[in-house]
Amino acid sequence: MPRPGRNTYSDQKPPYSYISLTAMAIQSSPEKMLPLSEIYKFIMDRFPYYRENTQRWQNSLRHNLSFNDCFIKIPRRPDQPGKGSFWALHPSCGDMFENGSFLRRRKRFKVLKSDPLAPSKPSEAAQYLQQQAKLRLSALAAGGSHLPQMPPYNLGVSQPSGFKHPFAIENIIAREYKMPGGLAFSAMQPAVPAAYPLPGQLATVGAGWPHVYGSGVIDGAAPISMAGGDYGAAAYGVPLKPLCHGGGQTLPAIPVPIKPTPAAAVPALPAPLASILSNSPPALSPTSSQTATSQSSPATPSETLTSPPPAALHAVVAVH
DNA sequence: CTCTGTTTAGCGCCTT
DNA sequence: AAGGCGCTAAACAGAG
Repeated sequence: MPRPGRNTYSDQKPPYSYISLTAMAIQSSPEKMLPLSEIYKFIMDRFPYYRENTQRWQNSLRHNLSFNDCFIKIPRRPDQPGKGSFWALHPSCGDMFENGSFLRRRKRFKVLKSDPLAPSKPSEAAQYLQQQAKLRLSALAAGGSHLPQMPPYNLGVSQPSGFKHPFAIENIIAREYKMPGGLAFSAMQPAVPAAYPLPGQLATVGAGWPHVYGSGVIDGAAPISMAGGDYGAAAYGVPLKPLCHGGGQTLPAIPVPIKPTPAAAVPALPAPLASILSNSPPALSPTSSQTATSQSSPATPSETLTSPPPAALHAVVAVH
């Protein structure tokens, strides 16, 4: 039984791989791209475990960014001073975790470089992403409260307006509870069997995930409200589809209803989630403020690059 | 110098 | 058993 304070399950390793964590961070940003320092910050703000041994896991994380094709490096523009590039998710990375475990992928992402229809050049993807980021920011500035649910990438498949990337944090989190028989934890995280609440336990645990510092826990201004139920969609009895594709190989996920939202999917994001997705500046909590390495950098890619979406970004295959 | 990014290597675990 | 994936460590180079 963990003692309060240090070494409670808040400090235990979350059941996510670095890829998942990174994807979460990226997806949580309005522009769907983040500089490395912001990815660090996101993770540390929400997962106390990662406030220690930063050198270790940050090295691993950088390794993952470089090594995995599912992450795309987007160069800064001259008017975006700062260190490092922005990182975004590859269009088709959403179905990597089709087996339901965010600890281990079943497939690794590989870009088919030989496919003539699939330029998939990082530069092209980067241009497109920058453009999308610009559009998002514009919409954000104009519209105010909510983001247009612009899919980061259109793979030729029209997507419902409520599309949420599989790596959107609410999707990732929500899905955990839908694991049949609670496999997600009991089977996938033997190292911390009891520390993480099984889906069935969640309701009684009440506080949601102990190891996640969602804003509801510490970020008072931008609560994730895991305890409230947004987090645990299962509590609502909402059928959660598997994250992605019903068999389509690399198509992005079908929107996953994570809570019984009204018809208008787009603006109906629960405030807590909306705040996350809109990347509201983390209201620094007592526990998070001083720990972030605060290598702040302007995470505001802007300006338009007028290039059409890479025609064949979908020519990416998850190889086994 | 620090941070960022790339690459290589080894190990453990899991799936097939 | 083999192969794949995730994690960690480390070396190295380049940019700010």
